[in-house]
Amino acid sequence: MLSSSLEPQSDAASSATSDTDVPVAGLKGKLLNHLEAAPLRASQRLPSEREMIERFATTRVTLRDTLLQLEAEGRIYRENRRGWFVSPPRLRYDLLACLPFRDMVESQQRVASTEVLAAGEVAANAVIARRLGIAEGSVVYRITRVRRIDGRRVLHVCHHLRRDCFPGILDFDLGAHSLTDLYRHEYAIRVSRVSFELASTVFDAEAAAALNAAQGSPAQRITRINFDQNGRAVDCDDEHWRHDAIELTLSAAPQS
Amino acid sequence: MLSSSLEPQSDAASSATSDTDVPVAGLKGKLLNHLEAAPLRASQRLPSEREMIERFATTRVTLRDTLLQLEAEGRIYRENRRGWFVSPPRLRYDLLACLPFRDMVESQQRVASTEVLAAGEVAANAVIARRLGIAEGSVVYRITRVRRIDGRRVLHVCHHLRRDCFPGILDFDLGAHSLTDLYRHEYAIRVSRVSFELASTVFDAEAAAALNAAQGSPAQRITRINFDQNGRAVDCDDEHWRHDAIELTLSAAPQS
DNA sequence: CGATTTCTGTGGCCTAGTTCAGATGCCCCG
DNA sequence: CGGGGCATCTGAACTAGGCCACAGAAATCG
Repeated sequence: MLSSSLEPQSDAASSATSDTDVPVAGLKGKLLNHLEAAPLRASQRLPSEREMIERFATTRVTLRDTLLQLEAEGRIYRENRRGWFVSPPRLRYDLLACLPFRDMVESQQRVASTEVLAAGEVAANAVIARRLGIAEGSVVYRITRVRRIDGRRVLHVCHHLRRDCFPGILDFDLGAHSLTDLYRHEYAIRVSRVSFELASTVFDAEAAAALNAAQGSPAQRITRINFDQNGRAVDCDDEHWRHDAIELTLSAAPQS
Repeated sequence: MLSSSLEPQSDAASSATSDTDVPVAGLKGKLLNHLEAAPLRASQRLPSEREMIERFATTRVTLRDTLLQLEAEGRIYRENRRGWFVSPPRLRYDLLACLPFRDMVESQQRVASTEVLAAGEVAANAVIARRLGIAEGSVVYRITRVRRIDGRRVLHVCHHLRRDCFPGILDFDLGAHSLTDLYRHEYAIRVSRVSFELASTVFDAEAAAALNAAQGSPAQRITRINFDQNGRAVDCDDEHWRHDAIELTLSAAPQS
C-alpha cells in the first residue's frame, strides 16, 4: 500500500507551520509538495483524490487546484480517469543533435518505443503546403505515431512527407525504423537544415486521446521542417509532448 | 462599457447547441471561447468573474476552471488580483538571430521597454559557477530586469556576468542599452556561441511578483549561456516569459 | 478456455455558496 | 494642489457536497 509514504507525519506538519523558509502561500496542498519531495519514486501512482482529501482534511476542489498546480510545475501528471503519477525526470532533447528518438532516449538510459497510429496519403492543406513549398491539395504521405519513454506515452507526432521525395516509404516498418535513417539510406536524402517553431499550449483532442492525457493538460508543441542538401523542404512534423517530459537544449553559433 | 461585447447573443447560443462542429466537451465555458473568437481585441479586459458567472449562469468554480483552461491555451492571461485579459499575438523570438530585445520587438511593430530591478555584485552559487566555468563563490555581476511589450510585462530575466570580462559595466544605463551591444562596443567581446535550455514550468515567487502574475501561472523558462570568440563562457541568463507571450523559432544546420 | 457483460472505483465536471487580501480610485483634509 | 485614509471592487482560496463517463477488473456465459 501507499499509505505510509504519503502520511502527513506530525513532525513534518509542525515544522511546516513553524518554518517560514518556504514563502509560498500556505495553501494546504504544499503539504503534498513536501511529502512528494521525500519518498515517491518516478511514475508511482498517488492515492486517489478521494483518499487524499480525507488524509489531508481538505475538499475536492482545493485538492484538485493543488494537483493542477503541481501538474503545471511538471512535478506530477495524470492519465485520463486513471489517476495521478509522479513525473519522471525530463528527457534532455537536443534540438540540433538530430538523433533518432530511440538513440536519444537510450543514450540517457531510458527505454524507447514507438507505435504507428496511422500511415497513408492525404491532400496537403494550406499550412502543410506552405511549409513544404508545394501546391495546396498535392498528395503527401501522412504518418501519425505515438512514442513512449519507459512505457509512458509522452509524444504524439504527425509527419507530412513529400511523396516525390520518398516514394513507397510507407512499405517500411515505421515503428521500427527511424525516419531520418530511412531518408539517408533508402533515399539518399540528408537533412542539412532544420527549422523549428516552439510554443507551449495544451493538447488538442486527438493528441490527448492518443497519449491518454486529459484534454487541457499542458503540452509543448514542436513544429519542425526538414530541408535536404539542396535546400528543399522534404518533410515536416508536428510534435506534441507532455510538457513535463522534456527539457530542450540547443547549442549553436548565432547568425550575426 | 464592455457589456455588449460579451453578450451571449441568443442566435450564437442556439447555433452552438445545434452545431456539433466543435467536438470539445460541452463544458459551458466554451461559450467564452466562441465569444472570445469574435469581437475582443488584444489586451482588452474581460468582465469580472462575478459578472461572468451571472451572465453565463454558471458558478465560480466552473468559470474559474474554464478561465484557467483558456490561460493554459495561451488565449487569455491574468494580472494578479486585477482581472483577466485577452492575450496579444505571440512575439516570434528567433533564438539564433541574437537580436537585442528592443530590435526584435520593434521589427514586429511592437513597442519594447525595459526596467532594471536590481544590479549589483553577488557570489556565484554552484549553478552559476558551473555555467560560467568559474570557482563557486567568485564574485559576479548580477542584473535583474523586467521587459515589456506594448506595455505588458512579459519577461523577467536575471543575468550573471563574469566580472573579469565586463569591469564597470554596471555604470552604464542598463535600461537603455542592449547588453550585447555593450559587450561588443565597450568590451570587444562578441558572442560567437550560445547554449540554451528550455522548459515549460510556472513562475517562481520572485518572477511572478515582478510581472504582476499570479503564482502558478504557466511560464516558459529559457536559460542561456553566451560564449565569446575564445569559447569562454562570459555570461548567462535565466529568462521567465509569460508562456503566451512568445513563440520560439530556430533555423540551423544539424550537427551531424 | 475465450469472449462478453457487469460492477466498481476513478477522475471529470458541476452547483452554491463564504472568507480573505490585494489593487484601485475616490474623497476629504491639510 | 498634494497626500493620506477609506470604501469598494477584484481575484485568491476555501468549504461541502452532487452526478456522470470512462477504465479496469471481476464475474459470467457460451
